[in-house]
Order: sequence, then structure tokens, then C-alpha cells
Amino acid sequence: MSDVLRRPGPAQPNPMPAVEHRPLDPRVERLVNDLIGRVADKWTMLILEALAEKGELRFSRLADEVHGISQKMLTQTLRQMERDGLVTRTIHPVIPPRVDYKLTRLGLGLGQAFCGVWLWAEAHLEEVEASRQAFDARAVSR
Amino acid sequence: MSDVLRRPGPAQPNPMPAVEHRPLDPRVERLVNDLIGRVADKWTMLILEALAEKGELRFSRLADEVHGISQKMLTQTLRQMERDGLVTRTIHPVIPPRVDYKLTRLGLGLGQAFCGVWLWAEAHLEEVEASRQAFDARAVSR
DNA sequence: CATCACACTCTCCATTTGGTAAGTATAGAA
DNA sequence: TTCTATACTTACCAAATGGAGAGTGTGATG
Repeated sequence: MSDVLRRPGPAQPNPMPAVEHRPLDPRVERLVNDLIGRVADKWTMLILEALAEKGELRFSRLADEVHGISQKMLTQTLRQMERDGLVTRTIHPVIPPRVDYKLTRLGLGLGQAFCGVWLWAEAHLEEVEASRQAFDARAVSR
Repeated sequence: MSDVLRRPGPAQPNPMPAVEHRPLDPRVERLVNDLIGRVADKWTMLILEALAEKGELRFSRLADEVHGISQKMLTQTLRQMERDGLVTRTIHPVIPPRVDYKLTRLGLGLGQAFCGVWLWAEAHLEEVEASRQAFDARAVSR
């Protein structure tokens, strides 16, 4: 979205805030926001991770991998991901039925894009936890 | 989370799936998942972006920047971000009241971590849209 | 003939999320 | 005296989210 977010290095607070260059029209901005809202979903991210790790999984294996997901949410999330072009769904016409799910190039790319966030979360877990405890302690004492 | 997700380049589907090295214990995994769920929230991301772009904003300026957010959600999200150590909250004891919000080092880092996802969304918007249309067309014809 | 496996789909229900609107405290301006 | 600005907080309500569990179709197996 903003160029400030895009560039590494300490962001300059506002040395020249008058410039205000927005390279995107609001339509694109809205679409990007929507897409991120859809894709930054808890289950989507966990399924993405499972598939990136295991390569290709059938429905019930996925259900095992993504601990705690209900059948309903697994189906629902996989359908959305298929619609968005993140996974392919291969139905083997056998009985009992067998369906394999696999990440597309698009899905793999998104998985890589999320790397940064995973790494940040891992790296700063304790810092965040400490901040929370300090905050809660302050709140209690007042 | 997974090393596959962490490394750029086409992920190897499963040349040696037997290895299965998980460097993280489930506790950390759960914490990271929770943290990401909290932080990958729509409003959090938009506030993060506004603050990264503008540097420091008071409550009502933020409300203007983050289009469509309600007072309630703005307050709520800012409190969570403060608790997590992402923003600082500076109260100026004047009347009418004035409160300034600013990203911490931690908050800036998270903003940068999200870059990848914003860029991915921007870059693949049309691809996703095309996939959706194709999917919907298929669904209708059946 | 009953059972099981598998990948769903559907219904019902509880929780969560989030919006709207009203209230609060304070001092200066009209 | 009333109005305004500001940053909230609270109460209420509607919508979305998501879990539990039952139902479905089919062929192999006991």
C-alpha cells in the first residue's frame, strides 16, 4: 500500500508530509484490502502452510495436519482457496472417494509472502508477551 | 512455521517427506498462530499502514485516515496494539483532550513484514480475479 | 444384509464481531 | 448559558463466524 511500508529501513516519521504521493487509485486499494482480508484468514494460512510443507494432501490428511479445524471450515476454506486459484482440487473417481489438494504457483507465492510475518511473529513473540504483561500490570495497579 | 514456507524458490513437493523436521515445539507454534491471528486483523493492518505513512497521528486524524472504521473499533484496535507493544500512546493533558499514536520499533518491523503480503496482493490481484471468474463460470454451467 | 470408508453437505445453535447511538468530562468561545 | 471540540465508554442489536452432529452415495468387505 504505502511506499513507507514497502521499504525496509527505519521509516522517516514525517520530514516532508506535504508530498503525500499515493500511487494507487482507491479501487485498487479496496481490492487489495479485500484480498488481504480474505487471504490473511487463520485457516487459510494454516492450510497454506500444511500444503507447502507436505506438497499434496487428500482431504482427511489435511484435516489431520491442520489441528483443530472442523470439517465444515476445511471444506469451506479449501473451496475459497480453489476459487482464488491458490490450490488445485483433483478428484479421483474411486470408491471410497479420494480428493487431492495441492498448491498452485500462486498459492506457493502467497506462502512465501507470508514468510515475513511468520518470521516476525517468531522473532518477537517474547517481546510482545513482555509488552502485554507490562501493560496488564499497569492496568491492574490503576 | 515450516521451512518450506521460509525459503524462496519453488518448493520441492516431497522428494524426501520422511524427514519431517519440525524445529518448533507445539507451544511456540500455538503462540505464533495466536499472535498472527491477532495481528493479521484487518483494522490492525490498516492502522499500521496509516501510522507508517504519516508517522504520528492523533485519534481523530487516524479515524479520518482509516476510512470506514468506527470509533469503537479504532479505540479497541489501538488498545490491543498498545498492549502488544506496536504503538505508543501519548496523552496530552489539555482540553479538549489530545492523544497521539505512533508506531514503536516493533510496530514498524511488523509493517515491513507485511510488505510481502501487500506486494503479493497487488501483484496477483488480476490473477486471483480471473481465477474467481473462471471458477464461478464453471459452477454456473454445472 | 449390515458395516465401513471417504468427502462431503446441511441444519441448528452459541459465540464473536462490529456498527450505531448515547453518555461523560472539561474549558473556552459565542 | 449554551455550544463545541475531543477521546473516549457503555449499552444494545444485527450479522457473521464457526462448531457439533446427522445425513448422503457407493462399492467392497465380513
